[in-house]
Amino acid sequence: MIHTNRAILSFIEDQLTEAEKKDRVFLQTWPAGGHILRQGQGNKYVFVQRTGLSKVHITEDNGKDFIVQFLGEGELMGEIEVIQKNPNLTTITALTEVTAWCITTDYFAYLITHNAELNRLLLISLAHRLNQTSARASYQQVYPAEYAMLKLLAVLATLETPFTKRDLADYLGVSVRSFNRTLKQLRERSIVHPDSFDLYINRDAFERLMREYGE
Amino acid sequence: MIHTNRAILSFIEDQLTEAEKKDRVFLQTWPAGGHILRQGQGNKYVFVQRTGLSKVHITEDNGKDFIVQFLGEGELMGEIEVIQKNPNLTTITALTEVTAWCITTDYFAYLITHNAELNRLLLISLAHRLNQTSARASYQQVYPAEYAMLKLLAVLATLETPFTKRDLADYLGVSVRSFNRTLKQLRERSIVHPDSFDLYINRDAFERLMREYGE
DNA sequence: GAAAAAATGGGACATTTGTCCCAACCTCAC
DNA sequence: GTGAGGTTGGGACAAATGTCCCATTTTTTC
Repeated sequence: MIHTNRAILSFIEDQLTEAEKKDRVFLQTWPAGGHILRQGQGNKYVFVQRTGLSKVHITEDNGKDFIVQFLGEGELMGEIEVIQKNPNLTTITALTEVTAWCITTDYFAYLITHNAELNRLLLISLAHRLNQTSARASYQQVYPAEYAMLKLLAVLATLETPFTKRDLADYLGVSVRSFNRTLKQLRERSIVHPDSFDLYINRDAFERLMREYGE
Repeated sequence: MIHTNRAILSFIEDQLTEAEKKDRVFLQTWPAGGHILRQGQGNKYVFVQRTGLSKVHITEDNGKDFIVQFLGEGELMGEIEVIQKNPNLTTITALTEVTAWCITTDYFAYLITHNAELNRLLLISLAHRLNQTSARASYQQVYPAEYAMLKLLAVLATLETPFTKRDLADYLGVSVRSFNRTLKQLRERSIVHPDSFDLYINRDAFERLMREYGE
């Protein structure tokens, strides 16, 4: 649910010499709520997130947001646009303070054509995200929201990252009202621990329910 | 809505010599309904569709299908799995008779690391599909089915390709019943021409309606 | 060309989800 | 501290969508 890519981060931090970085690769910090990338604009840099949590989202004309994914340590941002030479399809917003490496688009374009290792890492990252995106689009369309929500809660239960319900609902593509309603029903069926926002899951009941969807 | 990639097809057909192709690149044909790739299995070849129409779909545990995309001339199939070294996430089924180039996975892996042109075409294709997939997931979640359906009908109206309603509904992630119901309402509002399955669109009414969604 | 299988069209009803609304908390800036 | 704005929780109702079903029509198969 939160995409990370330790290999790419490590490439930037360990494989590039100071001379190579010069003024083409540098660190920048955004406060929570800051925009790293804006939908519709072109950008001068490709980013590799070093610390913090951000969201990749699309704001539709009717004002509603869809969250494509959450990004953690190491994930690339803005590389699609460089490859396609298109303006950004998405906005990336910092949810906590975010620190990221900024790589000028020119240098990034140079690197992916001249450095086999980064080229390989990029292909793997794109393939992985394409799979994730397709798989998620599929089950969010095919199953009721409850199912997607359970999958999400199962992941959240292992994290302490504080997401707002607004963001979780946007990720699932449902309204906050629906999110709350489903959560309430899961509490009443003792699948989620009743303590308000602590999303502890009753593993047995959870497994049973997930099996129900698969037949 | 139907992905094509003339550049990749042209690369395979024009850039590779007969000596290079040998027994590593050859043509194969599937009848309508045949499976080019099966979800969960590994595959020995990467395919480049030459003629015909196919669908990339995911069958969920509950038996429902979600169509990730339709493929036309030139699009790559099975390359994600080679890059990721994973079994197929999707099934690819021929909708009409399909002819495709088959490239052994070993040779394909060799090509993308040793041929800069194919590597570039692959990056562009992946980036493009990632954008398409994200954009579609977004508006299918954020807008009512009617909106996605209108976008789809607008494309269909320019084609003569005969899709079944089952496939169109699977693509939109709704039941056939819902698809029919929405279609009926659009007919009643004179946005779609009343003649049954001929999806002629009243362009003026269509544009007006699409604008309504954007505010 | 007849039988079987698949696709179409839609009624009736149940379920899911959204919209609108209000109330109770937080929290952050001044 | 206090007031504005955001977050949470949920009631009431409307709208969208799914399920089940049956009657036709079309396509496929032998």
